[in-house]
Amino acid sequence: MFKVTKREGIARRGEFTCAHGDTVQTPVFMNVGTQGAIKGAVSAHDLKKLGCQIELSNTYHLHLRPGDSVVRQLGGLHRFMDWDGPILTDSGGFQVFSLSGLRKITEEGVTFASHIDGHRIFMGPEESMQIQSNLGSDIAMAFDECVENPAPYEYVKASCERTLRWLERCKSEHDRLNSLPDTINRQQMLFGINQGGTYADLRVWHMKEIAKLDCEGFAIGGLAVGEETQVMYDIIDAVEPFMPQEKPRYLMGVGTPSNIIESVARGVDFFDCVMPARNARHGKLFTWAGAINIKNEKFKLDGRAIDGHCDCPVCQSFSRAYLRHLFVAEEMLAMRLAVMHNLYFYNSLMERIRTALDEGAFEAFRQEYSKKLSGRAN
RNA sequence: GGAGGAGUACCCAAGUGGCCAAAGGGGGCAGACUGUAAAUCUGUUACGUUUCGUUUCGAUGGUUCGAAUCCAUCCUCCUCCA
Repeated sequence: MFKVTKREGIARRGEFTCAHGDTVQTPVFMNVGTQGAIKGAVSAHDLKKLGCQIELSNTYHLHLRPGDSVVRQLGGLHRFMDWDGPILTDSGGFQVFSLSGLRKITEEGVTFASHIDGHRIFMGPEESMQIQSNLGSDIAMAFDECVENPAPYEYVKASCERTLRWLERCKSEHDRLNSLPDTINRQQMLFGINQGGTYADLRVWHMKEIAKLDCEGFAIGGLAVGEETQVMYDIIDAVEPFMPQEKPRYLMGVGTPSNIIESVARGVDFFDCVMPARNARHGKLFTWAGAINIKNEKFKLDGRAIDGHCDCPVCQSFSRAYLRHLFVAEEMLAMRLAVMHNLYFYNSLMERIRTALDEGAFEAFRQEYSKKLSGRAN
Protein backbone atom coordinates (compact mmCIF):
# COMPACT_ATOMS: atom_id res chain seq x y z
CA MET A 1 0.00 0.00 0.00
CA PHE A 2 1.26 3.44 -0.88
CA LYS A 3 0.08 6.96 -0.37
CA VAL A 4 1.53 10.33 -1.18
CA THR A 5 1.34 12.49 1.92
CA LYS A 6 2.84 15.71 0.61
CA ARG A 7 4.04 17.25 -2.63
CA GLU A 8 6.39 20.01 -3.60
CA GLY A 9 6.23 20.57 -7.31
CA ILE A 10 6.60 17.13 -8.81
CA ALA A 11 8.50 15.83 -5.78
CA ARG A 12 6.53 13.52 -3.50
CA ARG A 13 6.67 12.60 0.15
CA GLY A 14 4.93 9.30 0.86
CA GLU A 15 4.34 6.21 2.96
CA PHE A 16 4.52 2.61 1.86
CA THR A 17 3.55 -0.57 3.67
CA CYS A 18 4.05 -4.21 2.82
CA ALA A 19 3.99 -7.56 4.59
CA HIS A 20 7.14 -6.92 6.64
CA GLY A 21 8.43 -4.13 8.84
CA ASP A 22 7.19 -0.71 9.74
CA THR A 23 5.75 1.78 7.32
CA VAL A 24 8.39 2.86 4.88
CA GLN A 25 8.86 6.59 4.63
CA THR A 26 9.54 7.77 1.10
CA PRO A 27 11.55 8.95 -0.72
CA VAL A 28 13.65 6.00 0.37
CA PHE A 29 17.00 4.50 -0.49
CA MET A 30 17.12 0.70 -0.50
CA ASN A 31 20.38 -0.77 0.75
CA VAL A 32 21.78 -3.34 -1.63
CA GLY A 33 22.62 -6.80 -0.30
CA THR A 34 22.85 -8.71 -3.56
CA GLN A 35 23.54 -12.12 -2.07
CA GLY A 36 21.67 -11.56 1.16
CA ALA A 37 24.49 -9.57 2.72
CA ILE A 38 25.86 -6.10 2.31
CA LYS A 39 29.34 -6.48 0.86
CA GLY A 40 31.92 -5.30 3.35
CA ALA A 41 30.89 -7.53 6.27
CA VAL A 42 27.69 -5.67 7.12
CA SER A 43 24.79 -7.77 8.39
CA ALA A 44 21.06 -7.20 8.51
CA HIS A 45 21.49 -6.38 12.19
CA ASP A 46 23.89 -3.61 11.24
CA LEU A 47 21.39 -2.29 8.72
CA LYS A 48 18.98 -1.58 11.56
CA LYS A 49 21.54 0.71 13.16
CA LEU A 50 22.24 2.43 9.87
CA GLY A 51 18.72 3.69 9.29
CA CYS A 52 17.95 1.24 6.50
CA GLN A 53 14.23 0.84 5.79
CA ILE A 54 14.30 -1.62 2.89
CA GLU A 55 16.89 -4.14 1.85
CA LEU A 56 17.41 -5.30 -1.74
CA SER A 57 18.65 -8.70 -2.87
CA ASN A 58 19.09 -10.38 -6.21
CA THR A 59 17.21 -13.20 -7.90
CA TYR A 60 19.99 -14.36 -10.19
CA HIS A 61 22.66 -14.43 -7.49
CA LEU A 62 20.55 -16.17 -4.85
CA HIS A 63 19.29 -18.66 -7.41
CA LEU A 64 22.90 -19.63 -8.11
CA ARG A 65 24.00 -19.57 -4.48
CA PRO A 66 22.72 -20.98 -2.24
CA GLY A 67 19.71 -21.71 -4.47
CA ASP A 68 16.23 -20.28 -3.92
CA SER A 69 14.94 -23.71 -2.88
CA VAL A 70 17.50 -23.72 -0.07
CA VAL A 71 16.35 -20.28 1.06
CA ARG A 72 12.75 -21.40 0.89
CA GLN A 73 13.43 -24.52 2.95
CA LEU A 74 15.08 -22.33 5.56
CA GLY A 75 11.99 -20.19 5.85
CA GLY A 76 12.54 -17.54 3.22
CA LEU A 77 15.03 -14.74 2.83
CA HIS A 78 13.78 -12.70 5.79
CA ARG A 79 14.50 -15.49 8.22
CA PHE A 80 17.60 -16.65 6.37
CA MET A 81 19.39 -13.33 6.74
CA ASP A 82 17.50 -12.33 9.87
CA TRP A 83 16.03 -9.14 8.45
CA ASP A 84 12.40 -8.58 9.39
CA GLY A 85 11.96 -5.41 7.34
CA PRO A 86 10.84 -5.09 3.75
CA ILE A 87 12.85 -6.83 1.06
CA LEU A 88 12.80 -6.04 -2.64
CA THR A 89 14.27 -8.59 -4.98
CA ASP A 90 15.64 -7.56 -8.33
CA SER A 91 14.59 -9.93 -11.07
CA GLY A 92 17.82 -10.80 -12.83
CA GLY A 93 17.08 -8.25 -15.53
CA PHE A 94 20.14 -6.23 -14.63
CA GLN A 95 22.31 -9.32 -15.14
CA VAL A 96 21.05 -9.41 -18.72
CA PHE A 97 23.02 -6.16 -18.99
CA SER A 98 25.94 -6.72 -16.62
CA LEU A 99 26.59 -10.28 -17.78
CA SER A 100 25.95 -9.46 -21.43
CA GLY A 101 28.92 -11.53 -22.52
CA LEU A 102 27.52 -14.59 -20.77
CA ARG A 103 23.95 -14.77 -21.96
CA LYS A 104 21.64 -15.24 -24.92
CA ILE A 105 18.18 -13.67 -25.21
CA THR A 106 15.19 -15.25 -26.90
CA GLU A 107 11.48 -14.52 -26.75
CA GLU A 108 11.17 -17.22 -24.10
CA GLY A 109 13.80 -15.74 -21.79
CA VAL A 110 17.51 -15.56 -21.16
CA THR A 111 20.07 -18.36 -21.00
CA PHE A 112 23.01 -17.42 -18.82
CA ALA A 113 26.38 -19.11 -18.53
CA SER A 114 26.86 -18.95 -14.77
CA HIS A 115 29.53 -16.39 -13.91
CA ILE A 116 30.68 -18.83 -11.22
CA ASP A 117 31.22 -22.07 -13.13
CA GLY A 118 29.78 -21.53 -16.59
CA HIS A 119 26.86 -23.93 -16.33
CA ARG A 120 23.74 -22.98 -18.23
CA ILE A 121 20.83 -21.38 -16.43
CA PHE A 122 17.59 -20.50 -18.14
CA MET A 123 15.65 -17.62 -16.67
CA GLY A 124 12.47 -16.27 -18.17
CA PRO A 125 9.64 -14.28 -16.62
CA GLU A 126 8.11 -17.39 -15.01
CA GLU A 127 11.42 -18.62 -13.55
CA SER A 128 12.22 -15.20 -12.15
CA MET A 129 8.80 -15.01 -10.49
CA GLN A 130 9.17 -18.53 -9.07
CA ILE A 131 12.57 -17.74 -7.63
CA GLN A 132 11.38 -14.48 -6.10
CA SER A 133 8.37 -16.29 -4.67
CA ASN A 134 10.67 -18.85 -3.08
CA LEU A 135 12.75 -16.07 -1.61
CA GLY A 136 9.57 -14.60 -0.15
CA SER A 137 10.46 -11.00 -0.81
CA ASP A 138 7.93 -8.22 -0.32
CA ILE A 139 8.45 -6.67 -3.71
CA ALA A 140 9.25 -8.75 -6.76
CA MET A 141 10.59 -6.94 -9.78
CA ALA A 142 9.44 -7.85 -13.25
CA PHE A 143 11.93 -9.74 -15.39
CA ASP A 144 13.13 -7.28 -18.01
CA GLU A 145 16.01 -6.64 -20.32
CA CYS A 146 18.21 -3.80 -19.14
CA VAL A 147 19.69 -2.46 -22.38
CA GLU A 148 22.99 -0.60 -22.41
CA ASN A 149 23.02 3.02 -23.54
CA PRO A 150 23.36 4.07 -26.20
CA ALA A 151 21.77 1.31 -28.27
CA PRO A 152 20.21 1.40 -31.77
CA TYR A 153 16.60 2.52 -31.87
CA GLU A 154 15.35 -0.61 -33.60
CA TYR A 155 17.01 -2.84 -31.05
CA VAL A 156 15.62 -0.88 -28.11
CA LYS A 157 12.15 -0.85 -29.66
CA ALA A 158 12.10 -4.62 -30.14
CA SER A 159 13.59 -5.13 -26.69
CA CYS A 160 11.07 -3.02 -24.81
CA GLU A 161 8.20 -4.58 -26.72
CA ARG A 162 9.50 -7.95 -25.54
CA THR A 163 9.94 -6.63 -22.01
CA LEU A 164 6.27 -5.66 -22.12
CA ARG A 165 5.30 -9.19 -23.16
CA TRP A 166 7.52 -10.51 -20.40
CA LEU A 167 5.74 -8.26 -17.90
CA GLU A 168 2.40 -9.75 -18.90
CA ARG A 169 3.86 -13.21 -18.29
CA CYS A 170 5.39 -12.07 -15.00
CA LYS A 171 2.04 -10.73 -13.89
CA SER A 172 0.10 -13.92 -14.55
CA GLU A 173 2.77 -16.17 -13.02
CA HIS A 174 3.05 -13.86 -10.03
CA ASP A 175 -0.72 -13.91 -9.48
CA ARG A 176 -0.73 -17.69 -9.77
CA LEU A 177 2.09 -18.09 -7.24
CA ASN A 178 0.49 -15.67 -4.78
CA SER A 179 -2.71 -17.72 -4.89
CA LEU A 180 -1.00 -20.97 -3.90
CA PRO A 181 -1.60 -21.95 -0.26
CA ASP A 182 2.02 -22.80 0.52
CA THR A 183 3.58 -19.66 -0.94
CA ILE A 184 5.88 -18.05 1.64
CA ASN A 185 4.73 -14.50 1.12
CA ARG A 186 1.34 -14.36 -0.51
CA GLN A 187 1.30 -10.61 -0.11
CA GLN A 188 4.31 -10.22 -2.37
CA MET A 189 3.92 -7.24 -4.69
CA LEU A 190 5.01 -6.95 -8.31
CA PHE A 191 6.60 -3.82 -9.76
CA GLY A 192 6.72 -3.33 -13.52
CA ILE A 193 9.77 -1.81 -15.18
CA ASN A 194 9.85 0.86 -17.84
CA GLN A 195 12.44 0.52 -20.59
CA GLY A 196 13.10 2.28 -23.87
CA GLY A 197 16.71 3.34 -23.64
CA THR A 198 17.37 6.98 -24.37
CA TYR A 199 14.38 7.33 -26.70
CA ALA A 200 11.63 9.42 -25.14
CA ASP A 201 8.95 8.18 -27.54
CA LEU A 202 9.69 4.53 -26.75
CA ARG A 203 9.86 5.31 -23.03
CA VAL A 204 6.47 7.02 -23.06
CA TRP A 205 4.84 4.35 -25.19
CA HIS A 206 6.24 1.61 -22.95
CA MET A 207 5.22 3.41 -19.77
CA LYS A 208 1.66 3.85 -20.99
CA GLU A 209 1.48 0.15 -21.87
CA ILE A 210 2.84 -1.19 -18.58
CA ALA A 211 0.66 1.23 -16.60
CA LYS A 212 -2.35 -0.68 -17.96
CA LEU A 213 -1.26 -3.72 -15.97
CA ASP A 214 -2.20 -3.81 -12.36
CA CYS A 215 1.23 -3.65 -10.75
CA GLU A 216 1.71 -2.32 -7.22
CA GLY A 217 4.48 -0.01 -8.37
CA PHE A 218 6.48 1.05 -11.39
CA ALA A 219 10.17 1.36 -11.92
CA ILE A 220 12.28 3.16 -14.45
CA GLY A 221 15.07 0.82 -15.46
CA GLY A 222 17.82 1.02 -18.03
CA LEU A 223 19.20 4.36 -16.86
CA ALA A 224 22.67 5.19 -15.59
CA VAL A 225 23.98 2.50 -17.92
CA GLY A 226 26.16 4.58 -20.19
CA GLU A 227 24.24 7.74 -21.04
CA GLU A 228 25.03 11.28 -19.89
CA THR A 229 23.44 12.33 -16.62
CA GLN A 230 21.38 15.01 -18.33
CA VAL A 231 19.96 12.40 -20.71
CA MET A 232 18.85 10.37 -17.70
CA TYR A 233 17.09 13.41 -16.24
CA ASP A 234 15.45 14.16 -19.57
CA ILE A 235 14.10 10.61 -19.78
CA ILE A 236 12.68 10.80 -16.26
CA ASP A 237 11.06 14.13 -17.16
CA ALA A 238 9.53 12.53 -20.24
CA VAL A 239 8.19 9.41 -18.52
CA GLU A 240 7.05 10.81 -15.19
CA PRO A 241 3.77 12.33 -16.41
CA PHE A 242 2.67 8.86 -17.50
CA MET A 243 3.51 7.08 -14.25
CA PRO A 244 0.47 6.46 -12.03
CA GLN A 245 0.33 9.12 -9.32
CA GLU A 246 -0.98 6.81 -6.62
CA LYS A 247 1.73 4.18 -7.00
CA PRO A 248 5.35 4.18 -5.96
CA ARG A 249 8.00 5.06 -8.54
CA TYR A 250 11.36 3.42 -8.36
CA LEU A 251 14.42 4.60 -10.26
CA MET A 252 16.53 1.50 -10.49
CA GLY A 253 20.23 1.55 -9.72
CA VAL A 254 20.55 5.28 -9.16
CA GLY A 255 22.75 6.82 -8.00
CA THR A 256 24.97 9.56 -6.72
CA PRO A 257 23.62 11.80 -3.94
CA SER A 258 23.10 14.49 -6.53
CA ASN A 259 21.29 12.06 -8.88
CA ILE A 260 18.96 11.16 -6.03
CA ILE A 261 18.12 14.75 -5.14
CA GLU A 262 17.52 15.61 -8.79
CA SER A 263 15.36 12.54 -9.30
CA VAL A 264 13.27 13.17 -6.19
CA ALA A 265 12.65 16.59 -7.74
CA ARG A 266 11.40 14.70 -10.80
CA GLY A 267 8.92 12.60 -8.85
CA VAL A 268 10.82 9.46 -7.85
CA ASP A 269 10.09 7.68 -4.54
CA PHE A 270 12.42 4.65 -4.40
CA PHE A 271 16.11 4.31 -5.13
CA ASP A 272 18.81 1.72 -4.84
CA CYS A 273 22.45 1.76 -5.81
CA VAL A 274 25.63 -0.16 -5.13
CA MET A 275 27.53 3.09 -5.06
CA PRO A 276 27.65 3.79 -1.32
CA ALA A 277 28.83 0.25 -0.58
CA ARG A 278 31.19 -0.18 -3.51
CA ASN A 279 32.74 3.25 -3.18
CA ALA A 280 33.16 2.66 0.53
CA ARG A 281 35.04 -0.55 -0.15
CA HIS A 282 37.26 1.44 -2.48
CA GLY A 283 37.87 4.18 0.08
CA LYS A 284 35.56 6.89 -1.25
CA LEU A 285 33.46 8.23 1.58
CA PHE A 286 30.55 10.62 1.39
CA THR A 287 30.34 13.72 3.57
CA TRP A 288 27.96 16.65 3.66
CA ALA A 289 30.67 18.78 2.09
CA GLY A 290 31.36 16.34 -0.76
CA ALA A 291 33.22 13.07 -1.06
CA ILE A 292 36.70 12.22 0.17
CA ASN A 293 39.13 9.46 -0.73
CA ILE A 294 40.13 8.27 2.71
CA LYS A 295 43.23 6.56 1.30
CA ASN A 296 44.75 9.90 0.35
CA GLU A 297 47.98 10.75 2.11
CA LYS A 298 46.56 14.04 3.35
CA PHE A 299 44.45 12.14 5.90
CA LYS A 300 47.43 10.44 7.51
CA LEU A 301 47.35 12.70 10.55
CA ASP A 302 43.73 13.86 10.29
CA GLY A 303 42.21 13.25 13.71
CA ARG A 304 38.74 14.44 12.68
CA ALA A 305 35.74 12.20 12.09
CA ILE A 306 34.94 11.33 8.46
CA ASP A 307 32.19 13.93 8.71
CA GLY A 308 31.86 16.23 11.68
CA HIS A 309 28.10 16.46 11.14
CA CYS A 310 27.48 12.72 10.87
CA ASP A 311 25.83 10.77 13.70
CA CYS A 312 26.82 7.34 12.41
CA PRO A 313 28.52 4.84 14.72
CA VAL A 314 31.77 5.20 12.80
CA CYS A 315 31.96 8.97 13.01
CA GLN A 316 31.21 8.79 16.74
CA SER A 317 34.33 6.77 17.42
CA PHE A 318 36.98 6.77 14.75
CA SER A 319 39.25 9.29 13.05
CA ARG A 320 40.02 9.70 9.37
CA ALA A 321 43.63 8.84 10.20
CA TYR A 322 42.53 5.53 11.72
CA LEU A 323 40.28 4.71 8.76
CA ARG A 324 43.11 5.55 6.38
CA HIS A 325 45.44 3.32 8.33
CA LEU A 326 42.95 0.44 8.17
CA PHE A 327 42.66 0.85 4.41
CA VAL A 328 46.38 1.07 3.83
CA ALA A 329 46.94 -1.96 6.07
CA GLU A 330 44.11 -3.77 4.26
CA GLU A 331 42.28 -4.62 7.44
CA MET A 332 38.75 -5.97 6.86
CA LEU A 333 37.52 -3.49 9.42
CA ALA A 334 38.32 -0.69 6.97
CA MET A 335 35.59 -1.84 4.61
CA ARG A 336 33.09 -2.58 7.29
CA LEU A 337 33.42 0.85 8.86
CA ALA A 338 33.50 2.61 5.51
CA VAL A 339 30.39 0.81 4.24
CA MET A 340 28.55 1.51 7.49
CA HIS A 341 29.34 5.20 7.18
CA ASN A 342 28.31 5.48 3.54
CA LEU A 343 25.04 3.60 4.02
CA TYR A 344 24.23 5.73 7.02
CA PHE A 345 25.03 8.78 4.92
CA TYR A 346 22.66 7.70 2.13
CA ASN A 347 19.92 6.83 4.58
CA SER A 348 20.26 10.17 6.34
CA LEU A 349 20.36 11.95 2.99
CA MET A 350 16.91 10.47 2.35
CA GLU A 351 15.77 11.46 5.80
CA ARG A 352 16.81 15.05 5.19
CA ILE A 353 15.06 15.02 1.83
CA ARG A 354 11.89 13.80 3.55
CA THR A 355 12.15 16.43 6.27
CA ALA A 356 12.64 19.10 3.65
CA LEU A 357 9.57 17.87 1.78
CA ASP A 358 7.54 17.84 5.00
CA GLU A 359 8.54 21.41 5.63
CA GLY A 360 8.00 22.56 2.06
CA ALA A 361 11.70 23.31 1.88
CA PHE A 362 12.85 20.71 -0.63
CA GLU A 363 13.70 23.16 -3.38
CA ALA A 364 15.94 25.06 -0.95
CA PHE A 365 17.57 21.80 0.10
CA ARG A 366 18.12 20.89 -3.53
CA GLN A 367 19.74 24.25 -4.23
CA GLU A 368 22.06 23.88 -1.26
CA TYR A 369 23.15 20.28 -1.69
CA SER A 370 22.62 18.97 -5.22
CA LYS A 371 25.87 20.43 -6.47
CA LYS A 372 27.84 20.36 -3.25
CA LEU A 373 27.42 16.63 -2.68
CA SER A 374 28.77 15.76 -6.10
CA GLY A 375 32.02 17.63 -5.41
CA ARG A 376 35.09 17.00 -3.35
CA ALA A 377 35.54 17.80 0.32
CA ASN A 378 38.79 18.57 2.08
C1' G B 1 94.51 -16.42 3.59
C1' G B 2 92.46 -19.27 -1.00
C1' A B 3 88.35 -20.36 -4.64
C1' G B 4 83.78 -18.96 -6.58
C1' G B 5 79.33 -15.82 -6.89
C1' A B 6 76.73 -11.17 -6.52
C1' G B 7 76.00 -5.59 -6.38
C1' U B 8 70.22 -2.45 -11.55
C1' A B 9 65.24 2.81 -9.71
C1' C B 10 61.80 3.16 -2.86
C1' C B 11 62.09 -2.75 -2.44
C1' C B 12 62.53 -7.51 -5.14
C1' A B 13 64.06 -8.58 -9.93
C1' A B 14 64.85 -9.02 -15.73
C1' G B 15 68.33 -7.09 -19.00
C1' U B 16 75.05 -9.10 -20.67
C1' G B 17 77.49 -3.63 -26.95
C1' G B 18 73.01 0.42 -30.08
C1' C B 19 65.66 -0.90 -30.54
C1' C B 20 67.53 1.11 -22.49
C1' A B 21 65.42 6.29 -18.58
C1' A B 22 65.96 0.44 -18.27
C1' A B 23 60.75 -5.66 -18.63
C1' G B 24 57.86 -7.73 -14.60
C1' G B 25 56.18 -7.80 -9.54
C1' G B 26 55.73 -5.26 -4.85
C1' G B 27 55.39 -0.70 -2.32
C1' G B 28 54.13 4.65 -2.83
C1' C B 29 50.95 8.46 -5.05
C1' A B 30 46.42 9.54 -7.59
C1' G B 31 41.83 8.47 -10.36
C1' A B 32 37.37 5.58 -11.72
C1' C B 33 33.14 3.08 -9.78
C1' U B 34 25.25 4.13 -10.56
C1' G B 35 18.87 -2.55 -10.36
C1' U B 36 27.30 -5.68 -7.53
C1' A B 37 31.26 -11.42 -12.20
C1' A B 38 34.16 -5.44 -8.27
C1' A B 39 38.26 -6.01 -0.97
C1' U B 40 37.94 -4.46 -8.43
C1' C B 41 39.94 -1.67 -12.46
C1' U B 42 43.05 2.39 -14.51
C1' G B 43 47.03 5.90 -14.52
C1' U B 44 51.57 7.31 -12.49
C1' U B 45 56.29 6.55 -9.81
C1' A B 46 65.14 9.82 -11.92
C1' C B 47 65.23 15.33 -12.91
C1' G B 48 63.92 19.46 -16.02
C1' U B 49 62.35 25.01 -19.38
C1' U B 50 58.64 17.76 -21.18
C1' U B 51 56.94 16.04 -29.38
C1' C B 52 62.92 17.54 -26.37
C1' G B 53 67.09 17.76 -22.99
C1' U B 54 70.07 16.36 -18.55
C1' U B 55 71.86 12.78 -15.04
C1' U B 56 71.50 7.42 -13.88
C1' C B 57 72.46 0.54 -13.31
C1' G B 58 78.29 -0.20 -6.22
C1' A B 59 82.90 3.51 -7.12
C1' U B 60 86.78 5.29 -10.21
C1' G B 61 89.34 4.98 -14.67
C1' G B 62 89.57 2.80 -19.55
C1' U B 63 88.14 0.29 -24.56
C1' U B 64 84.43 1.76 -28.35
C1' C B 65 81.24 5.95 -33.11
C1' G B 66 78.21 3.97 -28.93
C1' A B 67 78.60 0.79 -22.23
C1' A B 68 73.86 -1.35 -17.16
C1' U B 69 76.28 -4.82 -20.68
C1' C B 70 83.57 -5.39 -22.39
C1' C B 71 88.52 -4.37 -19.50
C1' A B 72 91.37 -2.69 -14.97
C1' U B 73 91.54 -1.26 -9.98
C1' C B 74 88.89 -0.45 -5.60
C1' C B 75 84.62 -0.99 -2.11
C1' U B 76 80.57 -4.04 -0.09
C1' C B 77 77.91 -8.62 0.56
C1' C B 78 77.22 -14.12 0.10
C1' U B 79 78.94 -19.41 -0.35
C1' C B 80 82.73 -23.05 0.02
C1' C B 81 87.85 -24.40 1.44
C1' A B 82 91.72 -23.35 5.17
